[in-house]
Amino acid sequence: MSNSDVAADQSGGVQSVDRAITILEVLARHGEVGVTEVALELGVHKSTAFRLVSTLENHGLVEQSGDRGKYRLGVGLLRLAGATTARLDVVQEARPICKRLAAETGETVNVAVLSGSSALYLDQIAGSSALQPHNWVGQHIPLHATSNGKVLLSGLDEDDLDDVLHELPALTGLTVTKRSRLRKELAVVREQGYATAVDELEEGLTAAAAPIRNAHGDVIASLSVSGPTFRLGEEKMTTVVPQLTEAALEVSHRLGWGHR
Amino acid sequence: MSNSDVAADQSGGVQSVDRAITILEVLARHGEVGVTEVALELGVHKSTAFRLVSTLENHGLVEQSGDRGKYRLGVGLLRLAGATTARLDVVQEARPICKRLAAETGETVNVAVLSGSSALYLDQIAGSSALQPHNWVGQHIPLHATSNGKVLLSGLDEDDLDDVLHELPALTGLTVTKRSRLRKELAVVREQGYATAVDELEEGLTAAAAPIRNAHGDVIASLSVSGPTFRLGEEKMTTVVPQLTEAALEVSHRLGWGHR
DNA sequence: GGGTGAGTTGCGTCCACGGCAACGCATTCT
DNA sequence: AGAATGCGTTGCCGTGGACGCAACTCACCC
Repeated sequence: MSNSDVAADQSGGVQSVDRAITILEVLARHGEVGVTEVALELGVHKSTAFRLVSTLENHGLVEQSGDRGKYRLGVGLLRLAGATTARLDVVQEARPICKRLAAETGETVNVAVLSGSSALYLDQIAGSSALQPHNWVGQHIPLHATSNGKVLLSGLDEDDLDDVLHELPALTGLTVTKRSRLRKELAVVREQGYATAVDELEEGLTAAAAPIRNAHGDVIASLSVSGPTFRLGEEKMTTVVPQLTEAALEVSHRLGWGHR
Repeated sequence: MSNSDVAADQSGGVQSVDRAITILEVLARHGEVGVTEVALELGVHKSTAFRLVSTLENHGLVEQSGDRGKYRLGVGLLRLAGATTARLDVVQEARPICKRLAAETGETVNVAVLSGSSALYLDQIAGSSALQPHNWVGQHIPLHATSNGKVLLSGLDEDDLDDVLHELPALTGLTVTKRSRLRKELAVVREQGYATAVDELEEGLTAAAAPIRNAHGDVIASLSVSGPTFRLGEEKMTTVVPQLTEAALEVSHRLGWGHR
């Protein structure tokens, strides 16, 4: 359970601020907590906990339910978080991680988002290999024939899927063209947390993609590694995919995803 | 006079926590700020500001750009804010419906509630994920100049209206500044079940909003669609408004409205 | 009515916090 | 190049502010 994990203190900073923030984290975990319980969790006296909570309340970071009731997180946090997202953008946050991923795998890394009924490529980091693919940035690519597209689709519910999917033209011999088949694949993507596409968009082009999520858990973008099929075979994929999902998760964390 | 204007302090709480939170607010306002500037704004010594900032950094509430660079708000806030909205059931229930509405209309969707004498924005879903408009979440916005505000006002009776409405400053040339005019508009809002605001808060910004009701029929929140005026013209509105009112009604149903 | 357990508050002690000054490191000026 | 400025960062005390104690006020339940 949550309690045995002390880990609270010793941050080497200002003690009271440390404690105050720990209180916020406790409230985030438990929802509604009383002063006494907070004090217990911090290992401080009731009165200390009370004063810290009061200070937080004065700034709107926590609110009290009722007159002498428990405490919970307040809307002041929304204001601060709003200011955070103002400067946060996916490309910005993802870039350093993408570069690392590109270096690790040696292949090209892309970031894409859903735009209407296609995938819009926002960023690209070229791999180290001599053979460079063309630059996808700014292009709209079919959703059903790419790993990025499948990941983005996997974040939609059934109704939205129908709005977005119109036709499934065959771009190569291996393109998925049947809706039922695609739906099955999307279920697998949701299950395993990544998607792949081998020779489905272009002959000889293989890619794998994993979801980037925001604080609410919505899939807001997709991160992919792609390269020529002859380089990205079965066994190469077994090392690339974990690196990819790890990187996507890291970006998601930077965007606030991380409720357990 | 010599020292800072501020006035944000002396909350009668724990001093260092007060200061730490003030730092967060400063960062929220200015975006990126250095230690020295923070110290100046708080009226404390550089080292004090530094230690406070460091403590915040250890918890992920602020981050440093570069190795010895300035500081900005961190992603830890997003996680806390996520936990905040998780307990607000309006946001929780509205979210999937908002997402659908945002997809249908292609414009930004907001959820707002009445907070004191302004509208507090609780959630926002961007229309097209590529380019993010201004993020209103957590902000307090004038009631008389927004569609959300008009909807929230339309749920009040005459007495409460007077308590809440103080002044009606003109924010653009089209802002409603006369009480009599506003009252007439509110009657129309009650009548037709939605409100609009064209260039009333900001030049070039158009919005429409509809009420979210609880089981008792009270207006507890407001749902809005907003975008640039050139995209949300007369004819676009004729399709958007029904989608909007439909969505708001659906959220209301989820909250128990309409089960006799 | 008395008992329990919540949140709240005054008070005195003591230590954590804040101010000082020096340092490392960039960048700019001459 | 060297000097000079100005930033973020750190060790060192002294003291003011935070903390623990204990008493208080409410609610709720035997």
